[in-house]
Amino acid sequence: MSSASPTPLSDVALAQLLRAHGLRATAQRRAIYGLFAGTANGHLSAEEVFQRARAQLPELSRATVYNALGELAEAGLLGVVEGPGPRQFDANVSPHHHFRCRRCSALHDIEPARIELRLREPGFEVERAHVLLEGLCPTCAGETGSGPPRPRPVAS
Amino acid sequence: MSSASPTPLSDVALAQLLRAHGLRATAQRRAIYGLFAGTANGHLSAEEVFQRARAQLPELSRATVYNALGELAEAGLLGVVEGPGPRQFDANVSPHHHFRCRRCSALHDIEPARIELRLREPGFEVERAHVLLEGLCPTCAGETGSGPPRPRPVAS
DNA sequence: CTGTCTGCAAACTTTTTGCATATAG
DNA sequence: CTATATGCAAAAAGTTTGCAGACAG
Repeated sequence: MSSASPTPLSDVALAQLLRAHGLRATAQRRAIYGLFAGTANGHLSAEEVFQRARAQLPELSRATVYNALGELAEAGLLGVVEGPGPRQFDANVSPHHHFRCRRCSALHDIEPARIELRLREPGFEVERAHVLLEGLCPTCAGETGSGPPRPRPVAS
Repeated sequence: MSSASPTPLSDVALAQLLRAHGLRATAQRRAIYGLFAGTANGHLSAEEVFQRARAQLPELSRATVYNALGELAEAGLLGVVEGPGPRQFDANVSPHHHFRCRRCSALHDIEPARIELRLREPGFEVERAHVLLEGLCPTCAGETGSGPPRPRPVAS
């Protein structure tokens, strides 16, 4: 739901952000990180990034995409979501959780404030937690369920 | 903690289990599933399974391991844990959570009863939840932390 | 200018697939 | 006996690496 405006950053702003995080502001990195800044709460795989960024930089190579994504993630500008398929990179850096709908396969961000979580296991010092919920999203839960299983959208 | 005795099943028992789940009880599948029945709460990658099972069945091929693991997982005899590295297969089929120690990299099972979890997000119908916790396990939390960062054990 | 980044291509890791043969039931 | 499973080898998918040349700062 929440509109989450795409917040398309200017090239200058992108460059500043990159430098502020110790990375040189190359055209490739600006294009790549720009994809995420322009994506609401998008989760993109390296391949998707490659395809989209190549539209602006036809010379772009996969190696550079992988390098850049790794550096952006290490710099804290992108989050990484490991899953069944290829690694997903996430514009949303602040810690949060995910909900995957078993009907439409969509991946929803869940804000930490929405989840109450406590570990009753003494000795373990929890520093971070990631919750993956599965079930029916509001849209799919609303439908009667009688409809066809709805072929999953190609892009996971 | 909890010793969790290896519970080494006999070949006959393994065969019955496999058939009960609609799978032919071949030597390969018995050996492969036997590895898990003999592992306390072990998480094994396909490669680890291949290496260990080949000790008993030198002819065993990787393709068979992948096939068998996929079938066992689909039959509900094994759980699958997706993560940074290769896919991990889990003898513990009942839903549970995981704790990964950032110091020794060990992956601990956390029983659902140990975690209190509630989603305050109306509209979403939660059917399953998997929590991945990160931090320090009791052993590593106990140490002063002054010691060297301890080179991660080869097997993740 | 200088050190970092890019592109290319090749290697590597993990997983899947096609097909002839072997085996469980 | 017949459908299913195996082994082999090759390929697909995802990711990493080495190195010469390009470019940011």
